Amino acid sequence: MAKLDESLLNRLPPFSLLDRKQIREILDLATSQRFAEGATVYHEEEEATRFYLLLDGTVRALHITSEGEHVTALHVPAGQLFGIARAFGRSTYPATVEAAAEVIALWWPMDLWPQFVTRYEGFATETYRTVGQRLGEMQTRIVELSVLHVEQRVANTLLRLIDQTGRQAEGGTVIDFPITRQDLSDMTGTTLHTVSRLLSAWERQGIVESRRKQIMVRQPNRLTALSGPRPA
Amino acid sequence: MAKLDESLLNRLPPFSLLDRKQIREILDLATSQRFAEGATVYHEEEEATRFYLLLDGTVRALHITSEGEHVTALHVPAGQLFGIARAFGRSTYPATVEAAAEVIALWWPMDLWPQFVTRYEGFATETYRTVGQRLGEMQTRIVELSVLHVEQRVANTLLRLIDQTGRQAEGGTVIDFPITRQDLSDMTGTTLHTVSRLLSAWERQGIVESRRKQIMVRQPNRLTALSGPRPA
DNA sequence: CGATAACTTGACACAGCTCAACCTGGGTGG
DNA sequence: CCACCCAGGTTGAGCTGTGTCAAGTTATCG
Repeated sequence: MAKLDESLLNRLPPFSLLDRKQIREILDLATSQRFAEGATVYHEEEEATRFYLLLDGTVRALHITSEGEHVTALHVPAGQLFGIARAFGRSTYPATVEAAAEVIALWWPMDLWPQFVTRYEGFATETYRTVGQRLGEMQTRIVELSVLHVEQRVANTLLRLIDQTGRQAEGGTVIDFPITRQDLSDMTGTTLHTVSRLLSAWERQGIVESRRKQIMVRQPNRLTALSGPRPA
Repeated sequence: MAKLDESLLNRLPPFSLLDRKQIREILDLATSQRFAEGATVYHEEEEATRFYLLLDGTVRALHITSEGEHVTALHVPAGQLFGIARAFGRSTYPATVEAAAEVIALWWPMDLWPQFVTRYEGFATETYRTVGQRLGEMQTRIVELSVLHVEQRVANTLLRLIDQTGRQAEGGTVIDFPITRQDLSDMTGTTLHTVSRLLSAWERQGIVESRRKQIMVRQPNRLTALSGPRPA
């Protein structure tokens, strides 16, 4: 395998306080791996044997019910750690993770976790901050699911997606990984039919523009207007 | 203030590895405080200046929307830490916490957090485990809100409440803090009317028995039957 | 013994689900 | 390279679970 370049890590929060030698050390312990769109990185409840750093692409954490329904918990953008079960005292992964688009990730054996936490300054702090962020996102999901209507939830979700992973394009902002109506409905607790109807209606009004597996938001402010009461 | 007894702490997971002297040390730094039913311990977004240990009673973490709607995130049973914003890198509390019933808690200034984590063996590990548990509960909430019907969510919630804080009583298990229809609806993302109708129907069938602010489950197995598909 | 918070129940409306039938673009294999 | 296949998408029709509105009853507390 080609030697990994140090510039991959030194800008990322969990490693930003480290010197070249330490970064080198960490990279030499890492394995890099590519995942195709839709590929599963690991399954919920599986023994957590590795922790990952997402170098490129977007990854999706989801739960699959006994009925086979998919519930998407959150999306992880490039640059963040995931699969960090140890950070909250679990020995198994709390969710299934799959690649939303083609993905490049680094991973380390989980046995190294304790030494990363103790040896590398700032690593622990940053990972706990990440945990805090995810917790916050989940709380937002719960509140939204509890009090908002489907239309408002889908509007909010689209706004969040273009905010987190939006790419500027002619005429608007595009979600920069392939996303189906089904995916959106898994994120909002509704059906692909309802999402399809909403997107059709919004397209007629010029708010969004969508092709197969792609959504562009043209008028984010009008989505905001549909997204319901401002969060507290 | 009366000196606190060491037996308060030495059975609780975050402190179970400590010796008498350390426990004494910790207790001498603590302040004990009583909260009446319904009293607010702290508010969401408030500067996190203290962390708490719940000695007796049950506490509820909730979010209040701009519309004034209450969404209950989780219940914390006696013996657990709460308000541990620092454990996930936040400087403000992530939710509002109020006493579900009369509550006794200890608290410490948040400035002591770093020294608790470094100085006391097992404390860090246990708090991260707590964070992991809460994360798990929140995931369950999200999945339930996404795929289950109201009746199933209420059934699941009741089962969870009697499991976590149930007290055995003649003829069934009672939720051992005062709980209104409104409270239950805040936990399940529905209205007090629907909860009332469900409880009435269940009472007619002999599954539950409820007075004002009190619910007893007589036939948990029948609730389980109503609670929808088994979690994955 | 009011007053008020908690609870109940009916009537009705409608958001969003289900069922069904049908398009369509793009990838692939012959 | 083109025809076919099918995942992904659309749209209609109808139904129903739950919310909303409304009106009332019953515990509990000061």
